[in-house]
Amino acid sequence: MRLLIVEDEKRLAVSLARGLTAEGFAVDVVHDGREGLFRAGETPYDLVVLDIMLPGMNGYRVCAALRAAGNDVPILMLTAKDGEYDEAEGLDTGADDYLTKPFSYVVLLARIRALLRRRASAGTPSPVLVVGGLSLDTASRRVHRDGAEVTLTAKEFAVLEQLALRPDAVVSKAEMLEHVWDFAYDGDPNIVEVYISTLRRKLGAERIQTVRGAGYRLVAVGPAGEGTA
Amino acid sequence: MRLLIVEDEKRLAVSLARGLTAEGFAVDVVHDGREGLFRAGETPYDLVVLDIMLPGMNGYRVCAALRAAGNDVPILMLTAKDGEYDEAEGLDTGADDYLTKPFSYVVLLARIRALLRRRASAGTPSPVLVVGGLSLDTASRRVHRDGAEVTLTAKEFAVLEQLALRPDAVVSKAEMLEHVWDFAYDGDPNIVEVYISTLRRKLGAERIQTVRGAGYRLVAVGPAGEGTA
DNA sequence: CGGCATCCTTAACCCCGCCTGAAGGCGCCT
DNA sequence: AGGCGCCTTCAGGCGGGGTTAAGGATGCCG
Repeated sequence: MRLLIVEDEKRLAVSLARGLTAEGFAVDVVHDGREGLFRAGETPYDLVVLDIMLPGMNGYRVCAALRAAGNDVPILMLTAKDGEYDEAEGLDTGADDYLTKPFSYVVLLARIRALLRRRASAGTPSPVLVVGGLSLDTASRRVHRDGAEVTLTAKEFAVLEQLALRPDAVVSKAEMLEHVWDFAYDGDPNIVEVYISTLRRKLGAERIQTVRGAGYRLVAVGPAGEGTA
Repeated sequence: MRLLIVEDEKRLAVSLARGLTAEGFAVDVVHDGREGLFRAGETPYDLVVLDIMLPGMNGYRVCAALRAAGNDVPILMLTAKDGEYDEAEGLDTGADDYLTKPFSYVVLLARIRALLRRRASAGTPSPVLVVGGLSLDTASRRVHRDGAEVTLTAKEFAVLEQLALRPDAVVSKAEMLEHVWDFAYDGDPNIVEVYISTLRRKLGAERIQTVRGAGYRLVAVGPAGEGTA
């Protein structure tokens, strides 16, 4: 599940990103309205958290522009209760829900889950990814390997999800860091290697191939035939 | 779009068939597992809706048998939530998605659409360069020569990609050094020759022509005639 | 026909990318 | 307050690939 957070208060944005990442979401963060509009148009996010007061372009206009472009990604608006902006106005521009600052993290999480659930039952993309003998249910966050359930941590699941979204394609470490970790993560890329390592141990080493100098690739392995031949 | 419904509850099957027919699908219905397996093998359906509890042969075994036979038609499984069968088990046998009874018709329709969409888009998105009997998939970084996969290193792939981007055009060593190596590479241009050499060995010498004093050219060579002679 | 320049190919070296085990730190639950 | 699980960092080790170098082959020009 990929989320985009558009919020210019850096501290708030980072803390939200951290919490949501720990929940297993792939979170990207931008601090500018124009940039948010661009990224939301580029990447198929599952949900956008959109602040109203933004440099570059305010939240209403970002929301309206997305809807005008035919993008129906769920949008959760964050409004400050200073009276200058009216909450209801956000809904008029096409937002799906709004939250008034200050809000508790738990409430935010619940709203996000609710929106995602609503969307899921409304029937957008199928929540189950199947690659060879491997299946991951993105709704229940469960992974099965040839019939047996494998328990993965949030980060492990997120890494695997990135691979499974495009089976057989090479996913670079940089992409991993962008989507699974914060999009401006500057830590050691080795961390990706560590997670690949544990995933191999849990899922079978042959399923994740290393493409030296390029990235990693999830291939179909199992009873139902080899990878894309 | 042809659908096969394998479902023994006659009333449910008929009502589904009626609804889906109204949506414009061509729907066949069978009430027995063995019969379902037979028809799915005979006819090229676009999707199969497969119940688990079936007379003759249960849904898991139908699904597994289809996959074992190399049939990769999208399968949407219907599971009852009575605990006897585990939903996830269906995924392990190769189903693409599942739905727990009772479900709403709208949700079923959405899931069917999602699976068909996924299948439709699965074929195209990977940009593949084809030159004669050579194909390189830039997403999976795989190269095939007359159907057989050839393993290339990262640099080898990059050099070949430069050539394949403009088939039949001459690419100079300087261009190679700029694009494949660092923009300001100051090493021995001989390195390009080294890579051309190994590429010729792996792909067939006749595919890469030397234009003395100018550079190299990738020409179409293969089952269907020569390149621009 | 001889000399020169460009190109081909092989072999060897060394660095770098990758893997993995271990340990520290943090938050969460009990 | 304690303990456990998860995330992250670090370091050792390994193997493969990138690069260099050198000798032979081929084409171009005087």
